[in-house]
Amino acid sequence: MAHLDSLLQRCSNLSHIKQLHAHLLVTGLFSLSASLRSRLVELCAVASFGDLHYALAMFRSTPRPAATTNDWNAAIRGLAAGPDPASALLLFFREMLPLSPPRPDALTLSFAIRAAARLSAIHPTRQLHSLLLRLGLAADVRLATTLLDAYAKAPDLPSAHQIFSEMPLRDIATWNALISGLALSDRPPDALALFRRLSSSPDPFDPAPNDGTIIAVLSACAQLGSLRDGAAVHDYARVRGLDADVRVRNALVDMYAKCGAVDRAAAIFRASPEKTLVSYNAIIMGLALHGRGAEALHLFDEMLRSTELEPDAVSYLAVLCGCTHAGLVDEGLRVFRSMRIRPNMKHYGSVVDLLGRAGRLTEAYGVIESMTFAPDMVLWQTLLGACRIQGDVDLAERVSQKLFEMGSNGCGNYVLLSNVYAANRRWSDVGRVRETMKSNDVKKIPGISMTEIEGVVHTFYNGDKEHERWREIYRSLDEIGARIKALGYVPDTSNVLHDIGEEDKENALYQHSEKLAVAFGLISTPVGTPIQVMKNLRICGDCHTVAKLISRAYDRVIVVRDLARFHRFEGGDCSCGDYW
DNA sequence: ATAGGGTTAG
Repeated sequence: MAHLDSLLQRCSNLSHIKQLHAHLLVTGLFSLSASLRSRLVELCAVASFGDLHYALAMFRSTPRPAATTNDWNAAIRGLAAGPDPASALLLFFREMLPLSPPRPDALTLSFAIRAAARLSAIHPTRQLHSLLLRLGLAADVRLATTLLDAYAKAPDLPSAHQIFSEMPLRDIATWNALISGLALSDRPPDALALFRRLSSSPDPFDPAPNDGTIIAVLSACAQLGSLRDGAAVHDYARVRGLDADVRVRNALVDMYAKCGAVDRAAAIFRASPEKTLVSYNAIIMGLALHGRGAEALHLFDEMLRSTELEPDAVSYLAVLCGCTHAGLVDEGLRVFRSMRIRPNMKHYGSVVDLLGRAGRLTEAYGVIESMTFAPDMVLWQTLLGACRIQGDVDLAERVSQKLFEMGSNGCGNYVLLSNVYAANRRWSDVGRVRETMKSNDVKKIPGISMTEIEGVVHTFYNGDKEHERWREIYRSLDEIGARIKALGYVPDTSNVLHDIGEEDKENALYQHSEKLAVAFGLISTPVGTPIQVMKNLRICGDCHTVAKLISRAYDRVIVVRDLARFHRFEGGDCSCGDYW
């Protein structure tokens, strides 16, 4: 049977698989050779040229008592990696587990746990965990790592941590699973701390970081927006030759762009000898975040013209986002209409934003109506945001109605609607919205800004006096106020929602977290140093104006990364060209 | 009866 073995290994398309299947059926080997059968099913289930349905049909045609653990493993592996991982769990729990034999082995559990991880499903993860213990597989490092990953993705980080600390042996994949789990669960400082612990460990039994480690920790740095940490990881990787991998370079491009150093990102992209789809997507998205839409479009065209790469959903999103942030409306529409794949919710969101910001609200509404699936709340919120910019009360009321019917009770909708009324000087409607907010107990997301000075992150809330130097900060704000008023600054209080007098409104604005962060940056860094601030919400109109004036009055570059993009203030102007 | 499983960028 050696010849069949080698035939199996040389299958390179579905027709080969079918011919071999036919041969096994005709010769009776399909039931006689369990090994050939299960390997054929597995190949068909997981190979890129395979066909999951065909593989499952082969599996189902195997008589139940004859099916070995390997047959089950092949089917569960294919389902776990496919579009519907839940079916892998159904097959395992409902069909395989009640039988015995065959008994599940480490491989069976590995594939089932992967399915649970892909589903972020905590309940099956726990069940599989206890089964793993009962089957005596606790000492299997790879299985424990798979389980740790499933807990981290569930997410149940305490359990992930517990597995990590109870493992007698951990290899590098184990560390990487926890580092990336922390980064993905919104705990990038912990991810970074774990990386530091590993990279400076004196324990000779601890593994050396590899390219996977670098990729995971760079994603944490990107989330943190910490150029200092990101660049330190880059140095670490370069010294050890870990930056040779294209995936590491892609992660570097992403990290530098998200830490404000988009030119360094572009330099790494250009210097990279190998460029994958992800490389292009990373740099196009990076340029988009910085409002450099023309360059984003240029690279997108280059990708289409001079590579074999086919743009995917992320590529289109990145280039549309670039057009939106740069006000390139017609170019963005052209990209949208030329899409070779079905647009998803985010693509629609980007186009609605693109049209809405440009004042083309009717067309934006038309795009939503043309969708073949139901728009979600975020999409309606995007349109509501456009109504605020354009001051369109009619549409804003209709959209808000839709949002409330959909059960949305976030503060964003109320604030946007109220802003539309305020822009039209309809103060009684503003008051009515405010009353509704009170009676519905709407929770506001507090604005938080952060700035890093000499490796220490300082966090500010609106109006907060927690910082040890708060007196100096507020004194600095007073001085800033005086200097920029001399340049013609008039506070824009139209978006302040509180039921307070004009002077108090000015004070509320004046204490926005991003202003506190910038003021602290001014007093704690030498003249000429750029000030970097990160905000958890979008920057407000008044803070935007103030930042522009500070950049002129104090001759400082101020870079603000908000929820959606970067603003770079210099000499009284912003890189967004006030289009945002 | 052979082997096969884990982490990792946009």
